[in-house]
Amino acid sequence: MVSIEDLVGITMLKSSKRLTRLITMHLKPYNITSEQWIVLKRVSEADHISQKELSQRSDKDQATLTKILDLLEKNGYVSRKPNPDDRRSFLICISDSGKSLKEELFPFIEHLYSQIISDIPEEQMAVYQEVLQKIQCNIEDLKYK
Amino acid sequence: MVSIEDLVGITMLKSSKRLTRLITMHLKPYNITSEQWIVLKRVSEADHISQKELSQRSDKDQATLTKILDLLEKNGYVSRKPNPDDRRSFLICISDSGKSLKEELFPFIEHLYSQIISDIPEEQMAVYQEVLQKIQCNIEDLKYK
DNA sequence: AAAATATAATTTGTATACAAACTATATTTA
DNA sequence: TAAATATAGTTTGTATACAAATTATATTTT
Repeated sequence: MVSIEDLVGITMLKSSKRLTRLITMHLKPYNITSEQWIVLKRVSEADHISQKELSQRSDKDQATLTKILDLLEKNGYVSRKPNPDDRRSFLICISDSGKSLKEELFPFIEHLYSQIISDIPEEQMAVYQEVLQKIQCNIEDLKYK
Repeated sequence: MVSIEDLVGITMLKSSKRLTRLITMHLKPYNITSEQWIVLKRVSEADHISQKELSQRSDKDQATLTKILDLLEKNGYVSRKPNPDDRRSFLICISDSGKSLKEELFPFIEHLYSQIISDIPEEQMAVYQEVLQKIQCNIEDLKYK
């Protein structure tokens, strides 16, 4: 008797773990982790973005984002600038080397992903995404019970 | 222009994060995390199991499993017994309180999961699972390139 | 205007994941 | 049989996620 948890949940958790590990592995030569990459990408999409906004767009909580930005800043890919409109806030800016890295990695990651989904029919991908959205909605509803 | 990464990867990562968070939140009254629960469940399915086997069945690396078992053992749910056939190895055993907790939580978690997938047609769930399997296979193939 | 409340970012603490290193032990090779 | 190699589990170190607490600042309420 296989539980719903095993059928639905564990499969997803396993896949996302493997995905993260694979991306991180391929990013290793660039000395950046998959999570840092996501953040860098989001900064490149919206330069001079507040950390609050960035944490939403990258789906990371403020505490975690602070640590990731620390590392990206240490490596010279981003910088924090005081927000002139709000002294509690910083604006995160991408550096030239950050831009270069993003330009280099974007096609690389996209190609990797195209391989990850190769041989999967588009209709199936559409269903998969629809199911994930429904799961997320249901999770959202269950959060307040 | 939405990237494949955003369409395929980020959606999955988001969902699995929310899933883990939801399960952990609902398990909080029981003073056990979602990851510890998975391990407890696996021990209950195969009492006297080696850590090596357990790490495979729970999809956790040895180092992480050691820490989780430390916590479960501290809370009295499992115990380590030397393996008579191999002095490098322990057999993980479930305690009576571990069994009780598993019996209590199993239906609770199943019910939660049934809510998480409520309103999703079975055919869609089947496609979703098929896609996840394909993704995992593709990831496996890409691991060695 | 002052007080109360909310908020941005950071810090602290716990848990988890992963990689590398380690030690005792088992297995394989020569 | 001895040496070489592999392995079970643990430890150490880095990164990430999350919750709670904190401080300076902004916003809302009185």
